[in-house]
Amino acid sequence: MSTSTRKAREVQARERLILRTAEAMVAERGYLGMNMDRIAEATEYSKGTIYQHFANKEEIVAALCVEGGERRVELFRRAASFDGRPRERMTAIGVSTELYLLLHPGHVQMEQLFHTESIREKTPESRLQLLFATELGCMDAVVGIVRDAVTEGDLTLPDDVAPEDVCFGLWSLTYGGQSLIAAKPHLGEVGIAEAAAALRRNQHALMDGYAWGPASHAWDYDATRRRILAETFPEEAAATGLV
Amino acid sequence: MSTSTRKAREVQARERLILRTAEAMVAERGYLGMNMDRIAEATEYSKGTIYQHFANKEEIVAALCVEGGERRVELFRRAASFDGRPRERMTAIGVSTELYLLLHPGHVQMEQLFHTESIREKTPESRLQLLFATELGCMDAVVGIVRDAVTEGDLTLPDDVAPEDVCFGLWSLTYGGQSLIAAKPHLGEVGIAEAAAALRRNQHALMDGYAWGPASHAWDYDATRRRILAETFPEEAAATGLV
Amino acid sequence: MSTSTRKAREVQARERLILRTAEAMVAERGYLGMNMDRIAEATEYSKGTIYQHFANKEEIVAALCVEGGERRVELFRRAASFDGRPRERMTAIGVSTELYLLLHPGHVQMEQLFHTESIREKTPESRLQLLFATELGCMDAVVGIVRDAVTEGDLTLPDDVAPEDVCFGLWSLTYGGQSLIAAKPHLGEVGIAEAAAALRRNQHALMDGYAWGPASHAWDYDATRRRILAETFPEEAAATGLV
Amino acid sequence: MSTSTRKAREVQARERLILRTAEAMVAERGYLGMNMDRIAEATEYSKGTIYQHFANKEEIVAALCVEGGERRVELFRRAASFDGRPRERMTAIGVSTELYLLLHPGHVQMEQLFHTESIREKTPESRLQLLFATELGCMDAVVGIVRDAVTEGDLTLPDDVAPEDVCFGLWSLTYGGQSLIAAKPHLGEVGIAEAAAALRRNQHALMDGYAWGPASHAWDYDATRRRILAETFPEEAAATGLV
DNA sequence: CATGAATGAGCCTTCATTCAT
DNA sequence: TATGAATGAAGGCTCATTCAT
Repeated sequence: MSTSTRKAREVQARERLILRTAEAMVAERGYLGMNMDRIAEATEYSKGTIYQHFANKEEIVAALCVEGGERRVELFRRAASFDGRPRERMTAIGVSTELYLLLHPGHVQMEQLFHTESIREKTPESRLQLLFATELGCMDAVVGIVRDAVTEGDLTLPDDVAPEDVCFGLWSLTYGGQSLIAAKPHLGEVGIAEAAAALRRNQHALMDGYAWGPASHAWDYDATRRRILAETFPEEAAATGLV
Repeated sequence: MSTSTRKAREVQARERLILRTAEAMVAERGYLGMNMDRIAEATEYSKGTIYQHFANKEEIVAALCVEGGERRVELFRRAASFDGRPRERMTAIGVSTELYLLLHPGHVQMEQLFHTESIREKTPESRLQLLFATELGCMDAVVGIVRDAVTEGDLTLPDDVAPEDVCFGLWSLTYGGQSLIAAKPHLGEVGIAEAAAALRRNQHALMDGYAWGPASHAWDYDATRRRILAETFPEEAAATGLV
Repeated sequence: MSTSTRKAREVQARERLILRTAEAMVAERGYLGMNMDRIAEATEYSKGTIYQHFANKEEIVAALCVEGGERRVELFRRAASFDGRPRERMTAIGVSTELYLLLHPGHVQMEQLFHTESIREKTPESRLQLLFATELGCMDAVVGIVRDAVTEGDLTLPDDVAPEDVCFGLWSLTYGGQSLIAAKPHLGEVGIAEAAAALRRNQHALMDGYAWGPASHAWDYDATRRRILAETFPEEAAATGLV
Repeated sequence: MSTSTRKAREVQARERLILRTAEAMVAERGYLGMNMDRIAEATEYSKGTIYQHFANKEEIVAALCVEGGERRVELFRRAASFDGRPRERMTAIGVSTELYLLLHPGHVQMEQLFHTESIREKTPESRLQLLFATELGCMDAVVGIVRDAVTEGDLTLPDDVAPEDVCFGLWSLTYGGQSLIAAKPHLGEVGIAEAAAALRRNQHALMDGYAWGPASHAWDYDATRRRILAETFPEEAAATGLV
């Protein structure tokens, strides 16, 4: 039995190695730059072995997405459990997305890939379910915070605005901001000097726009942010140098 | 000379045809689905002729991005010249992005492609400059509106917030929202029913967050939107069915 | 010793299982559709074990041919021992080929494969001998009947016609007819409605052509056929639904 | 225009070269031994060029079958037009099949391949139609002869025997006989010394069996055969050494 | 200038066979 | 003796690019 567990561990380790290698390749040279031959060479396994773990190229991308999704859900859950007022917890979600991007650059790219190219078609339903589940998990965490804010009286939404719509706004803003930062290295030249900081400010502006209290001028969210990093994500903060 | 101008016109026309064809291919079948053979066949020109216009496949993508950028700048300029208060003009910018997406679906995809794949490396500096110029053009139009808002007293920015940062927020929100709508067909299943409307509300929430007057509860921006469509983009509105 | 016999029995059983599995695969998906992985999976033995029984893929095909040959010899011998006049016994041979085809579809295919592909080269001489022996066995059974017909005065062959030539005729006719039926599903569209019945009639026409008595118009060979099925191949007839 | 005809000729020539090469490969090393790389190498064209003529491997087999079918129809038509009594003309059909086998060994193999492997599935309907048309052409020629025999009073068929059934008999006998000769090089060791001659005798025995006059003992069909070779197939006879 | 046949590197994938455990 | 992961050669096919006509 110890044999089988050791083997299982080896299998897992190899799978991780393959995924890490593939991820790096996509990040560096794009989807077309990631190919099975190169993965085989880089991992020092044979092509056949790679195929024993992943039935085809698309499966690798899908696995990468699922894996990333799971990591993100985990971060989101921890963020949502931050000890503080709802808006502080939502701030923690923002911090977690920042950390996620720093810890796993290239994963956003993977997700885009998954939609852009016709990879989806080749992915078995089961994996698509997994993927959807992670998305749902993230959404649940975030919507929960908005609902808590409403319950606790920090936020009053107009009749025609659902909690999900607020989430969608923050999601759009964050996803868009991070994408732009990744895609346009010349943001500085267009006048956007500190894009990451600007993104944070915009997140708060959006919450202010919904009159989600306490408003940013009435609360020290920088202090909150420091607390989040220290209390909820100490390791990640250290690893990424976000302190 | 009249000969050479006719020829020049023909060249331009052909170039446009090639680009339109390529664009449609990427939109329908992804980057891998666009190939020189198919373009040649669809345009009814020979492959050699295609190569006389574009040195390689990447050039086509780059040209498509530039062209799309130019079209967008034009829309932005018209939006910015809308006759109304700055926030109304910014609303017009939002409308123009909506129209742009409807008129040129697939262009967002092209832009992502340009970054995702290692196309950039093969693109000559001159074309990169053109591309950058269009982005700058958009930015200028938008920043101009923010500045006007400040000048006219509708908006007061804190010391640590530059007009560009506000633009970045709206840009992020819009780009992110549109990307999510395109990429996640199952937004409805996650609770986001009317994504496009939600995006517009979020844009206004963000401006409200910056206390950009008149606030959304103090002004009928739906009416503004109708005016924009009717006065500034009548043709585009008709073409896209946005009324 | 009882141990070793049990083991020998197990080995045989496993070998049979492997062959049955392989046979079904070839019948269903062609030679390329039969591969070692699939056999291993279907038999629930490991690939290594398969290789312990058969040195390579070609050996399996060869073994399948030998095995099929042996089954056929057995059927032929039983047919030849049918209680009746020589031409009736030859009719029994015809019935046995019909039954064989129904009981082991795909074996004809195997034999063709054995010749078509360069499998022969990889087959050891010993197995080729076995294969040849089964063919000889069939031939012996059939030639014996022709000789008996001559001896009993039912058949008089010209000087330049050997009993083997008559056998060759019937063999060709039957093999050809069965191959055509298997290969051309559209025989009906060419005007050949009841191919199997037509084949039987042609076999009798050929024997009539050699003036092998009793002629078909002078004997009820349909009754003979029914007797053969009932007396000599009751089980096979039941299994194939030939009644 | 002369350019285009020259080009067309070149294309045809190349196509023929590819088909000839492929045919030889299948004949020598089986279907699996014929592969696109090897064809490219043998023809001294690049793989891409081969694919410009044939969309895939299966297309080559299909083309080979069609081509062979057309050649056969032509031979059959000429045979059917032999100047003589119907049974002599049918003898000419037999001669044509002999010549065909000698002129195009390996084509029978191709046809078997076409059925054995799942090549059919990949063949476009249009080519299947062509193939079917050639078969129909052969059938028409042969059935026509049988009908003429009936009309001219040389042959009287029982009510339950259609002309097509007689054709099926001769087809089976010939196809089967030729297949056996090709597949079993050791027929001699089984007692069948002169297989080709035996096949001819069996064909006549079959016709005798149907009482198709003049019977073989009442007519010198060897002389007929010589006439056929000399009058109808002089070139083919010379080329194959059949005299 | 236009053409489109020719090229061939490169990609994804399969599978017979081996061999350490 | 059984296992099945690992191997890697080989195969079918695509497509950007070139160049003779």
